[in-house]
Amino acid sequence: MQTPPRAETTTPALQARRGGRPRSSATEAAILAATRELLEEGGVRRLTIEGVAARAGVAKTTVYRRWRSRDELALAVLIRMVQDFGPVPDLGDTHAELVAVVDDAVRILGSTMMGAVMKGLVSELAVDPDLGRQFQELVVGVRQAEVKRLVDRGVKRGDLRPGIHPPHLHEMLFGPIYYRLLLSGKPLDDDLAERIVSAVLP
Amino acid sequence: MQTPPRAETTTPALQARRGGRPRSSATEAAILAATRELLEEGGVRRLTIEGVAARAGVAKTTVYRRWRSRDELALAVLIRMVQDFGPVPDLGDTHAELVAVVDDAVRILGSTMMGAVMKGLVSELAVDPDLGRQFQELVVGVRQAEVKRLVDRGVKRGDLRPGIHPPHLHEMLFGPIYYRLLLSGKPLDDDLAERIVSAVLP
DNA sequence: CTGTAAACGATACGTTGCGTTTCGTAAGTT
DNA sequence: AACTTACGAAACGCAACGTATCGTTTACAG
Repeated sequence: MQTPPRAETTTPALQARRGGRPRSSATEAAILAATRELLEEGGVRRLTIEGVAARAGVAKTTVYRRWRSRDELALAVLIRMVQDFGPVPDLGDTHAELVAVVDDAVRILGSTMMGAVMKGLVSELAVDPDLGRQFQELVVGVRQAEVKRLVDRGVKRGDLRPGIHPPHLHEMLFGPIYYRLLLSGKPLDDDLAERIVSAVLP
Repeated sequence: MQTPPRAETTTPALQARRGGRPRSSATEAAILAATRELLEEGGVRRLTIEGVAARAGVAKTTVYRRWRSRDELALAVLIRMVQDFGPVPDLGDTHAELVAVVDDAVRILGSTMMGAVMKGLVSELAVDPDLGRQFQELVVGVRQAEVKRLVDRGVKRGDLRPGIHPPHLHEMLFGPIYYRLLLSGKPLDDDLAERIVSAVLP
């Protein structure tokens, strides 16, 4: 029962390479693609390792060799999708910059698939300490840091008074988005980001 | 395969009573109690119908006669726990009244078990339209109505300017709580409610 | 008091997906 | 060429699912 090289969720191909047949990156791509497709079709609820393996044309063991569970696999897909948003450029106006950051999240989560993946995965993130930590580091932390960067810039610029606490502002900005997506059931409107920022920056 | 009288999640005992042995309310209480215990012990993740039946000293079929799935059963328990908070009395100060409402939610979700149940159930609420609708009607809707009541009172009193949109305020107030609980992983501090209200009511 | 309809417990059933193990083959590295 | 690992295929035992059957129990109706 020795654990294989230990699959990192985001980079499963990392292995102690000292000879032998290397893992196929094509196989890995096929698994991720199949996972994405199945997530779109039925959410995490109906995502099974066996289904992924079948769709990818791959043996079950090949999936397990890279990810330890269905949730790690789903999280890998989710993180890859969330990660492609860069820092907000200097727009000369802190209000507009914050709207840009919040709107990034609104648009990503508003896209059908990402919203569906997030919905299906949130319980696992909340319950499993390991998955939660990964999400916090790679998503929550990044966004919080970006808010802090914009706040600092805004204070220096004179847009904001210095008393603002970036972590608090961060959760005031992003909380309502997830509340809508997950609990209230209302759609993520185009003007949601603007409304949220206006509510906390009078 | 005829469906029996159709179990309403919150009031499973409601049935077309036209003769026959009535459902035992003691049995129902035992099932709910067992569910609550198992939820405390292992979360929704490890909640199984078979486990509930065994703990309650009841046949599996007796559980299925009232709730159609593990998630409906868990939701019934969750809703019963959330529902025991009444309207906020007139405190003469809208800020304080809103803090009271928000703090109710913070304290309920902050209690170990309710937080755990919510964490485990949120994906089902988000994904399953039927469960989501129930939660929205019985929890989200009630809180939103309470916020509206307080806003109206505050406007009449002169605490608030009339422009405020209660549904928007409602999601600004409750969103950050769930964001903490579910995603950011930070604890629900005692002063969280006060901080949230202060952030949106300058 | 008696008949009846439904609840109930017990039990068995087939199904699905889990995660693991084994084995023979393929594909790279040294 | 020797070695090491990936890979596919198949089978395994396990847990829980949701359903069905059957005999028993219990309240209500006449």
